[in-house]
Amino acid sequence: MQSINKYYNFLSRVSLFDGIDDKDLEQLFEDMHIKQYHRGEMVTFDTEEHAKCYITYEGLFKLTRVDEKGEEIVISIVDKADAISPMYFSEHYDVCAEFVKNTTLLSFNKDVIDAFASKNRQFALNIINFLAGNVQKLMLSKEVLQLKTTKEKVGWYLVHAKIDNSFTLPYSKHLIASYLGMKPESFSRALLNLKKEGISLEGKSIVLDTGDELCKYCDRVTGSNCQEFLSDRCMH
Amino acid sequence: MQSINKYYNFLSRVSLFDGIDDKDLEQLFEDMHIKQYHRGEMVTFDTEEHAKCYITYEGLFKLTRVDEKGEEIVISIVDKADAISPMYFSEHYDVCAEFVKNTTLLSFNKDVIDAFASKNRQFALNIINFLAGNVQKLMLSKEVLQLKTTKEKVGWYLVHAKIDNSFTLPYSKHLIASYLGMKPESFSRALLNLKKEGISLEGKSIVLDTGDELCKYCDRVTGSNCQEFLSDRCMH
DNA sequence: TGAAACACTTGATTAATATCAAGAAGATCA
DNA sequence: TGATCTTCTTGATATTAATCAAGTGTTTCA
Repeated sequence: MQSINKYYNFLSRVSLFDGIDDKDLEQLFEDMHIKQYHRGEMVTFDTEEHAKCYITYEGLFKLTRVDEKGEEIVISIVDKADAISPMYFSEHYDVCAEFVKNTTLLSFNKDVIDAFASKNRQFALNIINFLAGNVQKLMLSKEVLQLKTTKEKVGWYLVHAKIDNSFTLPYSKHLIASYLGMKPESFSRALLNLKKEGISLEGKSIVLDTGDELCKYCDRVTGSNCQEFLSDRCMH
Repeated sequence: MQSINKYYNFLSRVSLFDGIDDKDLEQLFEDMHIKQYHRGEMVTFDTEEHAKCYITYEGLFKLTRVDEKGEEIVISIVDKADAISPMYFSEHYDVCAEFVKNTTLLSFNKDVIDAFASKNRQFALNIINFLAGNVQKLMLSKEVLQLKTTKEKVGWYLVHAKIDNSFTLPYSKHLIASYLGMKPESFSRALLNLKKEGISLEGKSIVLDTGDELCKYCDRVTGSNCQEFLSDRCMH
């Protein structure tokens, strides 16, 4: 009971369930599934696993696609409290989850989500917002992939850590490099170039000479979450 | 009256309005706006224009993002009967529509869409499906951008024209090249390489030596719309 | 503790695409 | 029909990132 409650408390703070009555949520949460995955494990979301929505309670994994040659590309990085919804992907889209850390996923089946969405307006609205957020994020990353040199890609990635005030590389360089569509060697060399501009790494910490060096790599959507957005220190 | 009716008839066949009562639709359509755009025209979807949903009645345009250096990347190509919904983008995402042909757009304001979605379950569901389709399409194009050489990108693009049985390049080479994140010269040279594999262009027509040459560039999601999907001629 | 695995860096080289430049082919229109 | 504009192609070159290879540093775990 106690242990189930911790999941309920966690879920009720996830944005997908914002603004929904506790009573309704409790009923929904009864259909929740819990599953543990181990670091290094790979799970293909084949048809059977597709029709679900997952929320990461603890851990980290990447959503990847692997081609015939074994080349892997990272579609997205899914962190604690992030949600992914293969139930909204094409059933022929064989996407794969690769667990970077030991991970606990909470999940709901498509029929449960669909039923809840059709009787609860706020939840349907939350799903719309969730998907709209996915669209926005993917458009940005399509843009970053096409427009930028390796240095600009890495700069763009680092600026997020300035804006959320962590000033920390959240994941391994290898993982970030894959997400940005480049090789670890190129990532490493890009950091070398950024150092000339006053942007350096000490371990996982991002150190800036004056503090504004990353602003030139910021886009407006990302920047809108910055404390200094539209101030005179802001480029936008 | 007659002329307004043609728009209503058109809209009622758009998938966003699938399965909705004609009476409800007629009411919604009263809030429709119509606007004409000229070939070559560029419109920035700034905050004012953001809070809308557009459906292309006639014409063609591209959704682009332009950076400081004037480099332009194509986020998506919007054709007849396609819909785009800047109302679901971040208000800070300054995206731009560049009209490739003279175009007639039908639009609804965000408040109208939101109101209709909250009183009509089917419409909310259609929006969810629409956004899910956007997510799927963007994931595929992120993959294509990262994984493929220029030849593979072009092959992937051409396979769509095989599957929809048009066997025709739908847009100018320049436009398709931008969508695929490459330069027109590279597109041209990629076609030269594909010719060696029995894939050639005569004007806008795609000509295949035996008919199966494009299959190796097909992905399962795209392929699921093929007449021969999962048959013994199919690679999947 | 130490061996093994993994993550990261650096250098040399290769391969791919972008760029620059010029010309050919095709469309548009008076 | 011919002039002009636009799109597309082709060649030469430059630039960038990938690849290959070797080495260092860091975790992990028996």
